[in-house]
Amino acid sequence: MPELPEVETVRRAAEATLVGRRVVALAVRNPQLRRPVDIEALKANCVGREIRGFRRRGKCLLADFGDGCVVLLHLGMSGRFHLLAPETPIGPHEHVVWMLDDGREWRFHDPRRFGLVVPIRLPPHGNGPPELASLGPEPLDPAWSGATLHCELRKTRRTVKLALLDQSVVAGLGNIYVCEALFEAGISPKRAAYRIGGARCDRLVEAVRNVLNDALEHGGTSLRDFASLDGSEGRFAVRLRVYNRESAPCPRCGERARIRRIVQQNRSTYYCPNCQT
DNA sequence: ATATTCCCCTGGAAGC
DNA sequence: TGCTTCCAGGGGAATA
Repeated sequence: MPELPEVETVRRAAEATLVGRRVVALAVRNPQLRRPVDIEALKANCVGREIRGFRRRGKCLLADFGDGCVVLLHLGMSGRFHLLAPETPIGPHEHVVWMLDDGREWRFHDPRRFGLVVPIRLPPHGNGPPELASLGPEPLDPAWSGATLHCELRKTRRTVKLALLDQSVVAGLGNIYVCEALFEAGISPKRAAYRIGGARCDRLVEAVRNVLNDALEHGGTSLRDFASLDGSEGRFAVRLRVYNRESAPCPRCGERARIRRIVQQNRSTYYCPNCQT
């Protein structure tokens, strides 16, 4: 489900509603996520502590509990957070429950259980969590440029679609926004990454930023599972130009070509064979 | 190093 | 109304 715009949407909602709350208790109903949840370490990082803030790195959300206590949260494909009134009956996929000092409960809900809840202790003067060490640049950071991307892409013989999905090349893109950005930049998803020149990398960086910013303004994309803390859905799905639009007329060249779906690395890619070269 | 395939898991939609 | 098959915003491992 969640790529950078969805995770950032959740981060903003969490920041606005959870900062300052204290965790009075924590329950793990099912620790079997992508990696098993270390329940004792998670309690040590959360219980009795105050939520100080939320940061985002790529698709990872980082909840800060002070004193170097951090919880890394990843939504996988189907993860959501619920912020619920006291006594709300527990749902079948609400695997982790933080009970807050105002009586409300903050719950991690993830039917497919591809998500992550990882307690982390940061050393006082150390770097960030090691889980984040392999992540590439943030696409919305001004430091990320066409030159940076060009430098990465020329190193690999993979297709540009696969390279952009690689979180060490750039952090936060997933299947939807890679397809959308390649469409906006007019680049074929089948093109070998190393064959894309500097000028087209400039265009690609701009396209990625445009698509991400546009999606952010609309609260992300909800196709199936995604919703923010209060259950509200993203409004970007209707603005998708190629993703999930197989056989539709191309939004740029109209009837000259229809959107095509192909499979790369077992995942769908949508593109216009006429506009994207 | 890279491409390919498969795996983790559940649920919804589509096809018969 | 079933039942089966396919598909899904992620990530990683095993194989060739």
